Amino acid sequence: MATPLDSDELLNALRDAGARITKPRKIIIQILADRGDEHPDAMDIFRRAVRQDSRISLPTVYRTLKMLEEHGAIQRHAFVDGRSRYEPADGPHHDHLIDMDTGAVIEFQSEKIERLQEEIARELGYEIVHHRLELYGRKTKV
Amino acid sequence: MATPLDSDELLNALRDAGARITKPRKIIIQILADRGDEHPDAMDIFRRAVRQDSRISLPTVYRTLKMLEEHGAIQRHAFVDGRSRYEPADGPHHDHLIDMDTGAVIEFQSEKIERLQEEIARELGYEIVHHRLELYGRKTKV
DNA sequence: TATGCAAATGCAAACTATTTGCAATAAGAA
DNA sequence: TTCTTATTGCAAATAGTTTGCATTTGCATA
Repeated sequence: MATPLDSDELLNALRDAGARITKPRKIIIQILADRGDEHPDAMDIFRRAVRQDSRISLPTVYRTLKMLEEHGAIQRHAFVDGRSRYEPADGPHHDHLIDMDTGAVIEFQSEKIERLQEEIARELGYEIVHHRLELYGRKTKV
Repeated sequence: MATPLDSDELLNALRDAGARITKPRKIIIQILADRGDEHPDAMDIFRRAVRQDSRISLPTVYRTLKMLEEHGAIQRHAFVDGRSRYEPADGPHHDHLIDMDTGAVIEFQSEKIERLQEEIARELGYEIVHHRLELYGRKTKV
């Protein structure tokens, strides 16, 4: 499971970058930390942020997300729908198994797969920065 | 690597869909079939198509790609750069390594990883229907 | 605690990738 | 060859994201 992330880690990422801790940034970070297992996109985050402070603007959301991403504090995913979705980058890496019938998302980890991936990348002359593995499957009949 | 695909398969996908085989479509399909190991985006395809017939328009490229995708003849990938990239959908399964600096996409295959994935799914009580593995990395310094 | 200045904000407008409306054109069945 | 309708090219629309700029605000310093 994704480890519960307290917003302090994200705030520290900003501080380490020499950035100011502003009110909009605090709100955005709180939203990222509070997310359940979802992968919100910029608009999701913006809508939630506006509920806490109606003055927050979408560009600020994007700017904050970009900053956090550049400092490795959150991760950006691209799905086929064209939007970018974000999730905190802390905790041990995990992958996803998606139940094609129910849509349930099961997180899992495999040290072996992680190692194999690094090996493959090394053979190709690369160093992995991050990866994404999604399995789509159905429950086996008993 | 993706098996060499003759354009007839793609043309048939259109015919099966009851679509007309027009000059622009022939050119676009030829480009898809001829691509090397690249994963061209719509603009790449458009630029090459224009070289063969300067009247071809970008919307036609998009419309043709969408049609081929809907009929499973090509596959659309979304990487973090925001653009969609396409490749013929035939051939053995392979995964992708994305060069974070250049955006280059390298295909690879690993029987071991495929097996590990199935094993993991089985342990979780699932059967894999398909999967997606993307490695994001940087060239290792020499 | 008050002050000053650079960093961050909000707004509007720009940009990029992709899609759509519509009149003109062309595929292909008859 | 003719006719019908799918497809095209153009221009304009849309969606997601980024940027320029004047104003505001965090926070280091006094």
